[in-house]
Amino acid sequence: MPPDLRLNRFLPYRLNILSKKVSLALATRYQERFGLSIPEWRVFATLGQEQPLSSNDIVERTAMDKAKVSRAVNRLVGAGLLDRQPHPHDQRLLRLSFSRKGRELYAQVAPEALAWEAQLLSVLTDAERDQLWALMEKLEQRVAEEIPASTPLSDGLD
Amino acid sequence: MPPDLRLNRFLPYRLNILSKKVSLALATRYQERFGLSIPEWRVFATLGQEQPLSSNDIVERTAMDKAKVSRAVNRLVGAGLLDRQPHPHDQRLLRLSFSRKGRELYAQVAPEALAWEAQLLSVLTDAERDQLWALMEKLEQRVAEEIPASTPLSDGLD
DNA sequence: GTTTTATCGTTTCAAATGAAACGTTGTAAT
DNA sequence: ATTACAACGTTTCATTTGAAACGATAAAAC
Repeated sequence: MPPDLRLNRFLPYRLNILSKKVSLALATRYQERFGLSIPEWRVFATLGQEQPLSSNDIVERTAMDKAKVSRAVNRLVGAGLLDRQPHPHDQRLLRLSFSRKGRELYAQVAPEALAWEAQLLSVLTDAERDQLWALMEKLEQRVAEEIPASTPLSDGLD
Repeated sequence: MPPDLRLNRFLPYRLNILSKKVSLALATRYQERFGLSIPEWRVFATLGQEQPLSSNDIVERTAMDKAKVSRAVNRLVGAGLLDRQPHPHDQRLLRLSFSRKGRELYAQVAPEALAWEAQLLSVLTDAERDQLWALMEKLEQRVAEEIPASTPLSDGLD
């Protein structure tokens, strides 16, 4: 009597595949066009939301581990896209922000990312989009209860 | 004029985080309780669906690359959970199937995985679950159009 | 004020990853 | 038949990974 575990109706499995496909499709874009790796893009996009941010702020917002953030930040600084300054009141913290060049790149990248997403979401009606957000919200909240807070989430493509 | 890219309403980003959380929560379970790594679990669960399967069948069904499948299969065979036999008509193919021990483990693991999923999905009504599947289906189909078929999808937790 | 204790970011190092090369076997072309 | 070509699974190797150790700074305890 085989237990009825059908993988293509098993949420973790399907969610993983969908997430990977979406990530890969998008990543291909900004890798080829802007030379940004996945971790770099994530750090970059996060800074697009709010500035300045410390490395640790980015760790919290992106669910990446701090070693990865550190490396991505270094590459971005090296590429002249970010400014890294010491925090005035706490020498342990970094104040990360876009450089002029970074700001310019962001102005290019962000609209493209949005356009790409819009294209993807175009298969859904407005109502369906709202549903999707609501459903994901519920699931995320539920699953968060099982994870000891502040567990670093390992990688995957984005 | 900053482009309006809000990360927490950006589908690739949220999908990735949700997927990682779900994967991590589940992975923690079967790692601790059954000693299965993520790739191992995936191969194992895939064989739970259908047997026998070649390594390549598993590659197709799981979207893992073949090196990873090869390694996971080796560990599972080494652990005595799988039988690996040469295909009678095509010496290139492997016929992978559960060993007695593997079958017994599966009988333990599968119900737990299902129970865990049920617990996760308990925050949704039946109607919402149907919606979720439908929405994911649409998105996956849409995004698949952008990916050159047979591109191997990189990893993430499951 | 001195001594823990905690936090931030980097670095180290062993393990995992995946693209490409490989050996082997099967298939198609001639 | 022989020769090209393709498919399967393993192995190699350079890169990426993340857990843990680390140095430096700040906060808390005493």
